[in-house]
Amino acid sequence: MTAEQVSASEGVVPRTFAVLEALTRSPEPMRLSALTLRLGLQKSTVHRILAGLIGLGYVQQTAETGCYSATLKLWELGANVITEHPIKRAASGFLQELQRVTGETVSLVIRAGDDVLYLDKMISPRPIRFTTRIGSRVPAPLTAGGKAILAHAADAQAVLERTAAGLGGKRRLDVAAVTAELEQVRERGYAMASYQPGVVGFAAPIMTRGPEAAAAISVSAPAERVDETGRREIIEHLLSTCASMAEQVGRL
Amino acid sequence: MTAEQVSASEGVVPRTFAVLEALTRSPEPMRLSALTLRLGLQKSTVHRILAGLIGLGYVQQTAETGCYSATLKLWELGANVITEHPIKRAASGFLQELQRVTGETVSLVIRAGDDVLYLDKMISPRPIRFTTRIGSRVPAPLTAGGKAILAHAADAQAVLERTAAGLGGKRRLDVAAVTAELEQVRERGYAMASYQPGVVGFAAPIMTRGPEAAAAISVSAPAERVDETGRREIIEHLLSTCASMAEQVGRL
DNA sequence: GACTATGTTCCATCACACGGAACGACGTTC
DNA sequence: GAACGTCGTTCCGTGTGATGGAACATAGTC
Repeated sequence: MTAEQVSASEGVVPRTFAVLEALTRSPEPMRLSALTLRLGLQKSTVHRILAGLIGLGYVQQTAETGCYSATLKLWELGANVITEHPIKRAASGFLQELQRVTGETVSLVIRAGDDVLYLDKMISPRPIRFTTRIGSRVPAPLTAGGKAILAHAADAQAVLERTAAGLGGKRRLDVAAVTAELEQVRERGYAMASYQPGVVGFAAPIMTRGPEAAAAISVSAPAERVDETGRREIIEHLLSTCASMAEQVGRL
Repeated sequence: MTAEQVSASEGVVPRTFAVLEALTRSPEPMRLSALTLRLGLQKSTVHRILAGLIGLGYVQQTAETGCYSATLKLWELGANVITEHPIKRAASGFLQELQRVTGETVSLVIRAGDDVLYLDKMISPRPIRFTTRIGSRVPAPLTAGGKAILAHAADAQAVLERTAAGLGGKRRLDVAAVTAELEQVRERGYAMASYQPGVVGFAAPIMTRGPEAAAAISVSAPAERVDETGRREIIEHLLSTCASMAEQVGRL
């Protein structure tokens, strides 16, 4: 869908990463022709780039079909980045504990431009179909975690407007309504959303020194599993977890 | 230490990845001169490559020090690879449950050449200092998980010999002793090791169809926390977990 | 057999990557 | 304060290697 076209005459390196991005975005291995189409490049160019990546061990070609896919070596490269990430490191224990006491799926998100980025997630033992994955992005105003962060962001208004303008498909964003909601989030200390149908999310920001939120922790559960008392319990656990974590992070 | 030198006149792409690998391997941001030294390249070359990577968003430069580091965008790239990984997906629930019942740190490893690669890990709420991280590699014969996998590998002997030859420093590997140990692992169904001082590890292979092990699950705990009955309990939980998982994976 | 869609190889042209050198900005040492 | 060393950045002439078109190869379809 989204044409990830690489503009003409851009050099090998940008094209190489465009290939990798296309490969990793696709759930299943891709054929050469699909890649050339997607990237708007010559067959021979893509083929040469892929050969280079195979030589480096970042891409593999399945024997029968000839399809290309990224290897775990690419994952290894990125894995070191996240293990060094201070927020992710600090959050790990808190997420685990929050997952345990609520029994629901908990996530850690940070802001990345106008999106939230899922840094970590501990899934509920009671399975739900969740489409959001670690490492994926979602427009911030659509999720509870995003609202929790935006409620304390100076440029929240601009984010809402850009997001509203950029949303395709059936999703819409009522800027005025969300603006009012952010005010509530600041008062109550937590945000709510239902980004995925049938799933409710609650989130609270990690407030360290400074007015901005460093991250947010969210708890997601199937709507039918959360009654009024359950909701109250989740929020209580969520808020105390975020408070403790903020305290610990602040001390670093 | 290990000179990761890129051989002369290799082209931009290999060098670009060499830069990224160097950056991600280093725990803290690197200076330009450190990179040039490490890679054996010209200052101007490394600088140009870094500028390109910054333009693509995969590298950032800290304002004050001028040091370079990889960004989360690189992590995003790799994250999609692992979420699609069938073994990692299948294991998640089992790891979580095993972590819960044992209370210790559990890991999922697969074989990668002569190493094991840590795919996932759920840490004990009771903290230990662990140096192995998700995405890192360790020579297979040194770890419990590695032995569990090698016990069912056709080329185990060759791996042991290569590893013994390659080990620098104070570590040694007694090939004959480990060979005998692998025989025991096949009989008992689990492996033991103490890769890190003061930490004992137990591991069992995930046996799917075919004679090879697809992966291994390991439980690690401080030696002083594991008495005879604790050991027995851990192994019991471990074996039943691996059996259930193998059954589920086999069904796919 | 003719046809299309696909992956791979080849090659002449020229853009762009290369590395040496020069420049600028600090910090250190007498 | 001058002379030095270290580091990051910019510049530029040279030549290597990336480029994309075309030709070749291989399969599947009617």
